[in-house]
Amino acid sequence: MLQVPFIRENKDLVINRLAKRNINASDMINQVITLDEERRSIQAKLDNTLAESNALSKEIGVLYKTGKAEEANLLKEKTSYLKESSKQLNEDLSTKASELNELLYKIPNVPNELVPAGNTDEDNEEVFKEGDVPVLHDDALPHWELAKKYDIIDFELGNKITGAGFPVYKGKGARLQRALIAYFLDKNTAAGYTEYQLPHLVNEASGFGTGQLPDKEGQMYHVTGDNLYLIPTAEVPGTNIFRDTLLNESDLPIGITGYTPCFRREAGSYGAHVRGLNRLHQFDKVEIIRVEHPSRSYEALNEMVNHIKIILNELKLPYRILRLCGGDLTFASSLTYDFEVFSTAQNRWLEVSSVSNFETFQANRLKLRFKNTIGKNELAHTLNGSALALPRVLAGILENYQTKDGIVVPKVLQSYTGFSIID
RNA sequence: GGAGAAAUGGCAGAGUGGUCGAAUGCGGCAGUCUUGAAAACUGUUGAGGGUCACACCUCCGGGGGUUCGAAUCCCUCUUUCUCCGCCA
Repeated sequence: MLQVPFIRENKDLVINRLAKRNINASDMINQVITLDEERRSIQAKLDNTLAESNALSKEIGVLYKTGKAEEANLLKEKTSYLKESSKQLNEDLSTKASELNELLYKIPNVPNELVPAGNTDEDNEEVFKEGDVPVLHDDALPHWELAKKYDIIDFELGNKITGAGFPVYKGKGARLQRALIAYFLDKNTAAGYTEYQLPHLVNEASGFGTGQLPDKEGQMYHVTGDNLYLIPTAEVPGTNIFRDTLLNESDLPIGITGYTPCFRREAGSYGAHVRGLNRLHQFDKVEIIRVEHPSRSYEALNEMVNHIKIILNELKLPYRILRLCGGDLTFASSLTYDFEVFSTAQNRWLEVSSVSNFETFQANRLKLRFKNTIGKNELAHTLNGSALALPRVLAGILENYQTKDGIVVPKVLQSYTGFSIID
């Protein structure tokens, strides 16, 4: 969520930038400022009332000690009125505070100046493109056909065991999947990220900390018996490591990486664009997360982008990088780059990574701060990105590396798979 | 799952109704001494809000209650430890 003092001091900028998301925020922003003023004035009244009653209580204590019980009883009567009014003020305060918060939860992050205005993915800006699209033989197949032909992913079996969107990887398919995970983790740790194994279920407070709750509750699987949620991404447990944390400036930057399965309910649409591995209820992902000093978070974002470039270059997959427009930007992000791999047999681009700078938007909710050099607590910047999401990388490999003799395993993965062709 | 104990500042650990935001020790910081360091000694040292700065308010695991007044009493939740049971 946005910081109220920032809104107060940069009202026009906030409204203008939010317009890039096609949001007319001026009413909301004005209301935030009004509610905050009201909240602070109630707070001041409450403080005064409490100060008065604290002073009286102290006096009563002294009177009792010196044996002046009658005078004490006289003062006690006075306090009942103070009690009444502080109770009332307290209620007013929490009403006002929750009104303000509810409004703040509805306001998305302020887009960075680089973010192009726009509504749909048509308006995303292609900023980079690399790799040659392979020329495939005439009988080239989409990955779901390849999966069946080589018996490496069984979608029907997943239907039987669980339901649609829970594929079963087997044999060389399973091994290739494991190879990718190991390869990604190795690349990430070599780049300085610390490897974590994180819980796959999180509590309400964590869901709230990264913003999945309260609004996007329906996107997560909810284990009602224990009131826990299956993670939709490692971002949730990974970023919540830092919930309610006060760091030293010297602790920054922090970089972590982790592999987790990801669970998404994503109320189902069906059709060719979600076939096979394109969209699943359970999939694997290796995530990178960074906590940065505000002064260098955009430098960090570029480092993350370059890191993912290197991985895709090594895998020799054709890809492009998009700078997301305001309409496509996720709620919490200020600036996002999407990586898309070209899937030759489907003749379309598949999103394999999304790298974002959230600036202080997440940190504010998380209460993730650091003590700066002049001893003041300051919100840190958080960033995260996929490095990388497995299924669509796998789809890209299967489709782009298919030959008449089988699917060739990308060179960098061969030491991990132990085989060089799937046939 | 059953029985019991506990949760206090960076850490350890006192505090069972009234100047307690909290003794003491360790650690941290500053100083004295020293060529320098160590040791010793002296001082200082929680967080958030608020203010130009003070004042003032809040915080002793979370939430609620009793009381003029709660770290301290009551209820409830969570977590940790010990014992028993079960178990990869």
